[in-house]
Amino acid sequence: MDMPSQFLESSRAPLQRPKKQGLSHFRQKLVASGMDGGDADEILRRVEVISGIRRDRDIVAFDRTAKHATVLLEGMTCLYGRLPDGSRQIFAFQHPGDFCDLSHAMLPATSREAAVCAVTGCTIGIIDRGILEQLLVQYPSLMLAMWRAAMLEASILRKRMLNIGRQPALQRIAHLLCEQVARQESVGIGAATLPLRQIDIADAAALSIVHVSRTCQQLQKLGLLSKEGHRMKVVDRKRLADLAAFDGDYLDMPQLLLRWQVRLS
Amino acid sequence: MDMPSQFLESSRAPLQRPKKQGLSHFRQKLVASGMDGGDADEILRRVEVISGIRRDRDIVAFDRTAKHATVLLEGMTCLYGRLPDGSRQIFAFQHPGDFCDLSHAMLPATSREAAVCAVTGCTIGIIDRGILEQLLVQYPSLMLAMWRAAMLEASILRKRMLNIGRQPALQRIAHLLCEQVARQESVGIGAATLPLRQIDIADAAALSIVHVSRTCQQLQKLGLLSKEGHRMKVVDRKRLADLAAFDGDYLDMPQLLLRWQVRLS
DNA sequence: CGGCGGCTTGATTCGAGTCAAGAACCGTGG
DNA sequence: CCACGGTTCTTGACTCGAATCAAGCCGCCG
Repeated sequence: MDMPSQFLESSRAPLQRPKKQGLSHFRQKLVASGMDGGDADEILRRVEVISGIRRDRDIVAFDRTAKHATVLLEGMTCLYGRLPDGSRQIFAFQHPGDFCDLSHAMLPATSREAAVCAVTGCTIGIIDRGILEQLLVQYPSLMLAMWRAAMLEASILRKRMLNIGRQPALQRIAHLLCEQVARQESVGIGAATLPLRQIDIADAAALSIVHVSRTCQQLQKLGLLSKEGHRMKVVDRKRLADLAAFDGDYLDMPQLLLRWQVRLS
Repeated sequence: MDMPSQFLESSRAPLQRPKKQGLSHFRQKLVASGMDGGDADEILRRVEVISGIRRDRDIVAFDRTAKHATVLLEGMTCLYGRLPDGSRQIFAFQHPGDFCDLSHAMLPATSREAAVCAVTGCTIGIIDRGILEQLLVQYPSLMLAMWRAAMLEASILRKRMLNIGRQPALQRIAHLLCEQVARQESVGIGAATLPLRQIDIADAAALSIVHVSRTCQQLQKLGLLSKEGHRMKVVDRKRLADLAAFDGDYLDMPQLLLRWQVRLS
């Protein structure tokens, strides 16, 4: 939120600073996927930035027919679905640089199956779909970045399904938290304290909020977590990962696609 | 398995018959994704057919470094993962025409996170990765078909996550069976009897085998299922879908991407 | 006619959900 | 800077769905 100052004060990266604030994570992701820096900037130019979005607001609705695609720039959002009875399942948390509606983005219409909601206050970027389509034709490496993002998302989804389906609450939550910390880190946010409410954890882990409360206390007693106000802080990351049999490898695949880029473009 | 006779006897499609037996479903899928028939045939020519694969054999292994991509031609397979303790979670069932290793296909190496196993005896096709890459460059519509397949897979995965996370056993199994029947149908297999063992259902629904047994009996008492030997048969599809709040729309998106094809190629 | 893979059954245990009340926290405005 | 009100988290008592264990049965296949 008042994060820009970090960038200005950083002694490490004084050369490049985001033109429009907040776009840097997205830019970084494009470049990490093998895109040329100049091309990335060209794409960024087409992004309209919207900041000051409040927690709990829907960024992408179920009934969406919107004519734009969305990228998360700052903050945290979640992709979720609902049962007819109203209960919610969070499919994925999204971090700065992530495409919010990859699932929708490439499809003209969508069967109201998922929506995206702000978990914290956040900033997003939107791109007109028509323009996005042009850009995809113009910059094959953009399509590559989207492939990569889609594959990563699917990979994460499977891991989470495995955990929800086959692990008890303690491991399930431990794994979820490990994943979020790792993802934050992968976009350069080194915070051990996650901005999640317990209800978010509950809906993501497919547990009741009461059980989440009790389980988190257990994790605290084990010395793996502590509380920072209402937020959970990961104290002993190593042992937490251990408990959850968490292996962050599946989140990496950063330069994996670099080979590809050469062939396609 | 001894299915080819069907094709020959069909009074409806006497004109085109699969060159190599079994490839027809895959061809149909390519065409349905907007690919030109001639191009599809060109691609099929590069596919090596392997038949006679037995149930329970792994088609794609965890440790895969294989130099080829795989397509299911006949039969049924499943994409699954395992916990360190050995317990299995089935992420998705695959039907004729499906890419078995989409998740792996585009990535040079893979963090041993998922494998594919034959649920019935089956026939697969394999394509050398190098050749696939060439084909992708040569035929943009192939990439489109793969996008579509990937998005569909992700969509199914989310739906299943929602059900596993938030529905009780009865609905969960009902939904799973509805999904499989609908998918079979979408590739032209109209069988109400599914080739799944109860252990497959258990691993897919994230339930114990014992509980699946009891729950299936319940579904039989409700008149929604019956048994055909050891296999479950869907008797009252409508009421089953009703019970599970199943809405097959998310499986369709068949011609959704046709618009796209025009722009990209 | 075995034999074995797969399904059933009953008894028991246990993890997790629900309900309901209360406490802690947080942002807001005076 | 503190008081207030809603949100979020906590606790305890109770219930319930699902897992586990352990036999036994069925039916398919050699």
